[in-house]
Amino acid sequence: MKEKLKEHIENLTPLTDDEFSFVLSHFSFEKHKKNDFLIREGENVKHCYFVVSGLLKLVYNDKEGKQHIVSFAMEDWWESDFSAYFTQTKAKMSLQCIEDTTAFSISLKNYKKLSTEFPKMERFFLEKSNSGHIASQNRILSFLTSNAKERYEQLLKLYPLLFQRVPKSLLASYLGVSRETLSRLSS
Amino acid sequence: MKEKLKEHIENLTPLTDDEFSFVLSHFSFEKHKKNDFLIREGENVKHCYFVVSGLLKLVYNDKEGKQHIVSFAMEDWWESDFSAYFTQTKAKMSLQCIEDTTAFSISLKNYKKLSTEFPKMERFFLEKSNSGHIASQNRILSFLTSNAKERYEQLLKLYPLLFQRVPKSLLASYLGVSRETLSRLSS
DNA sequence: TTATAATTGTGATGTTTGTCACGCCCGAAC
DNA sequence: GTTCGGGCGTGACAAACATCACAATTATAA
Repeated sequence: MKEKLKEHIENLTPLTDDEFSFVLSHFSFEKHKKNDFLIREGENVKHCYFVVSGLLKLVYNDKEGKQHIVSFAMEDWWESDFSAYFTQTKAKMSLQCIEDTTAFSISLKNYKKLSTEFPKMERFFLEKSNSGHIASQNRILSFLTSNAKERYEQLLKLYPLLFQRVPKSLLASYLGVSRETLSRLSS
Repeated sequence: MKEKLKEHIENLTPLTDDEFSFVLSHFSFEKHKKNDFLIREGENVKHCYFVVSGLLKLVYNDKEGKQHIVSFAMEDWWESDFSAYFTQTKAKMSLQCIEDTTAFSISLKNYKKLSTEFPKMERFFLEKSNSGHIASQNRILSFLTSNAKERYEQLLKLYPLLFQRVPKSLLASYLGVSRETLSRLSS
């Protein structure tokens, strides 16, 4: 558990054991079952999560009741409804377990405290945020330049492991196509 | 010029005059004409830009020669090919002036130096990066949940000023539809 | 095991959007 | 002024994709 988080941070910046203890004291460790909600649409977003094991989906539900997957969160990923988290407003999206999941959570208060008191972590969060931004831009680019089949192949290439772990209807919902269309693309 | 940047930073964090002078010393001021390139695809990305006046487009050109607009950058916006900038690789996108443009530029070296030496600015960059990430996610959500007409209306609502400043073919390229389709939507 | 629900494939059909073609308007350059 | 090219609208047709319906298969739970 702890080791996962420590290793993850140390990919960007080394930490002494004391430093890591200080960092860790700002987090809680949580276990959740499949289908549990970490964030519910309409509620306050108290935490940002670092996924240790398992798999989450960040979902937006439209008026017609269709679900749209904004993001999957796998091991080593940081996820939240960032908009609601940072501005302390109600969640527009839900964060739900696709599998049993363990994660570290951090409140916004602790996120800010940690950033302020420990420059290494502010740098760390900055780098994470930048890579999140870049990843999102790549996804936008994928929508702009590619049709359903190409987007499917890009996803296959980027996250091959995902295909054994989630039903294809969820992949379709991530790609922005109907499950029927996705089914026909595979064949 | 300077005042614009100072005000912009002070929206998030107050600065003394000395502090701002220090910050400013990390930037260069640049003037560019319409159609000039700030970043060319295939070249190294030396700078990240803060737009003081004018308008830029961040463009990806696909193999068939079609241009796809990843982002418009207006007054008070930060823009670059962030992926290439942060990893110091060749640009996959171009950043080009739609109008005559003035901007402050900062090298990655100075970005890091400023972040490290001046915590206020690291916090500032973190907040900017977070909002960029959130904006990108909203754009993804728009692709997932909305058809061309709805995306058009969302854009109209979000950036009404844009419509008097850029040809509709560019808006189409931003929305991910052909200019003909966009034309038919407006009527 | 058995019952029940979830997942997937596939045909038929309609809608949305892209592509190609053409003409008009208007502003910039000469 | 005249010429030229960019911007814009629009018709005709083709391609991509959604939706509805149904069946078959696979997981899940009782």
